[in-house]
Amino acid sequence: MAKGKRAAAMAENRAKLIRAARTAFATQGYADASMDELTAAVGLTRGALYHNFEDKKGLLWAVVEQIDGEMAERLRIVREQAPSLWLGLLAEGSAYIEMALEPEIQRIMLLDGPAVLGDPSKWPGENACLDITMRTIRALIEEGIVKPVDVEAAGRLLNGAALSAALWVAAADDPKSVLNKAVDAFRALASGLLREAREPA
Amino acid sequence: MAKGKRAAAMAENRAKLIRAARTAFATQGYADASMDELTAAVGLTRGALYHNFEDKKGLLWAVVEQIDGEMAERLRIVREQAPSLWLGLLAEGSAYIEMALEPEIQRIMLLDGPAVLGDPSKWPGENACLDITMRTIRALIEEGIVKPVDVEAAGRLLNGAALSAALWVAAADDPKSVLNKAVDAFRALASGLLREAREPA
DNA sequence: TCACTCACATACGAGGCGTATGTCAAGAGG
DNA sequence: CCTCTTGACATACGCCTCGTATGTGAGTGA
Repeated sequence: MAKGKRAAAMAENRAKLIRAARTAFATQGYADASMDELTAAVGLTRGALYHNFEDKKGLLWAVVEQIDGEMAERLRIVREQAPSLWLGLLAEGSAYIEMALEPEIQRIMLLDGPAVLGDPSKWPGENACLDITMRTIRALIEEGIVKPVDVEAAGRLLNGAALSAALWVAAADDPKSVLNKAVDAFRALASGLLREAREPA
Repeated sequence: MAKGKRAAAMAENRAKLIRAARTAFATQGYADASMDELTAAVGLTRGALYHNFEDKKGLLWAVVEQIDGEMAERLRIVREQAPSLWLGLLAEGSAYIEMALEPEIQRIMLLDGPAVLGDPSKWPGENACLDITMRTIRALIEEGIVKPVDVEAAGRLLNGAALSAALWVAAADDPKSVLNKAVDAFRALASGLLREAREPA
């Protein structure tokens, strides 16, 4: 019973650091986030940081992986609740746009993450969000609803469109009204993937 | 004649600094670019930098504005050479994707720029690229070729799709083959804006 | 010629990162 | 129960970079 005492404490400290990093990176941005302040906020020092993670960038990696997993899970739920695959794809897009409204996701995953860690397409967990989108598109192609386009290409562009929509909405003075325009435009673009001009149920 | 001697020298030094910054930011990234090295590379010191620009961020602003203007000019030429408005829009998208292959544009305009300066939609010169795309879409709507979607929304999402395509292509092991897939997918998505399913000439 | 301006260089202070070193609790073994 | 080892974390140090305050010399007008 007393065997895992150290390991448990270490895991907890790791979690605390990641939690602190999520808020610090989200509010101040990666570059302006001080590791001294960040660690002190949870009662630790930079020593704990460099022991648990490779370096500052390693901490960002851990944060990105965690958020990526959460986003994938949320998108999975949205997709499964939709009455059809096609509507699921559209719902995913809308959900993605709305998620990017959250400062944490916007700042860490969409701005600093790519700038510091490089292209998201090469992230481990290889962008679980994209993976989900691609699986949906593949299924739609097999059902004959979507044109036989390259699955990865379609997924990436669709995600990219949703991403820029999200950034636009987030920076808008009136996010609410802009959100509607963005979602409409997203559905229009997505319909370009359809085999028939008529949109399916 | 001897009147503008100081002003001319200053303009030249500004240009030299911007040129040096373009290469430094492109090769090392904004965060890792040292202002000492950058200025020394053109025979100046940080004194010149902080006299000509607000700060490091100000230098990035100047670089971004310059590149933005160049991109807009190149896109304008591509668009004007196309045989029709619709094909011009597609050509613009392809050209945009190809431009993002250039490390300078990719790193500065697509990665570090947004991370450091904030959302590109609020940049002065307000993203000349987007402006051009929006004008084209507006014309296409007036001609009845494109659905009456929100012009800004469509333009932003289309640019976003092209952007993510570019990042994907740039990071690919075999950019050539991936480029084709990306362009195809872009055309498919763009066709979703059409009023008729059939693509116009 | 002389005073003034201004573009730029030099010098300084603050802060952040990464690492080398120290320290103390938790387990192992006798 | 005592000692030894391990390892998680704290402390201390050096290096680099940014931004600013101050110095300086060429250019300019009277």
